[in-house]
Amino acid sequence: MELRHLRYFVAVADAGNVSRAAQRLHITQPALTRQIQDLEREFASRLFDRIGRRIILTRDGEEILERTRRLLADAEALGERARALAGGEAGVLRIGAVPQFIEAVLPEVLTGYALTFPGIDVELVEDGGGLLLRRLQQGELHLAVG
Amino acid sequence: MELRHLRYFVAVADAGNVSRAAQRLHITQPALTRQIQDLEREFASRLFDRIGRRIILTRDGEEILERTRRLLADAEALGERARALAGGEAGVLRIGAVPQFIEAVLPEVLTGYALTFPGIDVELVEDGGGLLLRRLQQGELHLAVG
DNA sequence: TAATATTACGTATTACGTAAAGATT
DNA sequence: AATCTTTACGTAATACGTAATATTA
Repeated sequence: MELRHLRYFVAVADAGNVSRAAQRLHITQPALTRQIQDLEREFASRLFDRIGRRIILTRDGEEILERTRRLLADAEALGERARALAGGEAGVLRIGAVPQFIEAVLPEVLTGYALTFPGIDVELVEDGGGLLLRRLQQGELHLAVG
Repeated sequence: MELRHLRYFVAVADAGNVSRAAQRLHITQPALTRQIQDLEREFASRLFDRIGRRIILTRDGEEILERTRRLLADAEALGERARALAGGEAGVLRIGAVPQFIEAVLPEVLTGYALTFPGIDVELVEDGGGLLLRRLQQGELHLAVG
C-alpha cells in the first residue's frame, strides 16, 4: 500500500465514477481501475460495488474512506510541518543563559520575538553552574537573538 | 511522498546507519540513500546530519521522525481495519425487527452473539410501521442470526 | 448508440542493483 | 586498511497509456 493508492481511492469516491476521477488525476481510466483493484486486493475487500457501469461505495468502503481521508490529511500535515521546520516558520529556539540575564533582559526581548514569529517555540535553559557564561566569555559560544 | 519513503526513513533512523537499514529492508545501500535524499528534497529539509561516515538525526529530523512513526502506525491500522472488515472480524450487524421481537427474543441471542464476536457492533432498527414484518411474511426478507 | 468499466498488452517512468569514488576512523 | 556514504549508470519492476472488449442506460 502506498499513499498513491489511497489518493486514487478518495478521488474515485469523490468523483462518483472512475472516468471523472481519472480526468482530475490526469491519468487514464484503465490505469486508475488497476490501482483501485490493487488496493482492493491488498485490503482483501471490495471497496466499491460494480453495478452495471456504476461504481458505488460498499458499506465497508464508506468506513475505510473516512479513515483514509484522515490519514491523507495527516500525511499532508506531516509534509507541511517538515517544510515549515526547514523554512524556519516553525521550530524551537533554545536559549541558554545565566539566571541574571534570563531575568533582566530576555523577558522583553522574547515578548517581541514571540509576537513576530508565532510559529517558534522558545525554550530557556538556566545556566546554574555558570558553564555557559564561562564559554561565552572565552568566545566559544555566541548568543544571537532575532 | 509515498509511504515507502517514510518507512525507509524510520528504518535508517532506527538502524543508526544506512547500511544496516538497507540490510533489514533487503535492498542495497545506494538505493536507500537515494530514497532518503528524495524525501529530504520533498521536505526541503535535512533529516540527517552527515558527519564523516556517520549519519545522525537533526533536531528537525527527530520531530519529523516521531510524527512519521505515528502516521505509519495509522496506515498500518487502516490496512488491518480494512482486512478485518472484509474478513468479518469487524463490522456492523444491522437487525431490523418488530418491537415485540426486539424485546422478547433478541436480548438473549445478542448477548451470546456479542460474546462470540467481540469485534462486531450490533445495531437495532425498530420496525415501527410494521413494514419489515409484512415483507418478512411475504418472504421478501429473511432474518439470519449467527 | 453513447457512456462507463474492465482486460490485454506495449511503453515509459522509476526504483533498484552494480561499479566506482569519496570520506572518515 | 576497513567501513560507510554518495555518485554514476545500466537493469528491472511497475505505473501508465493505447487498443480492444464488455456492459448498460
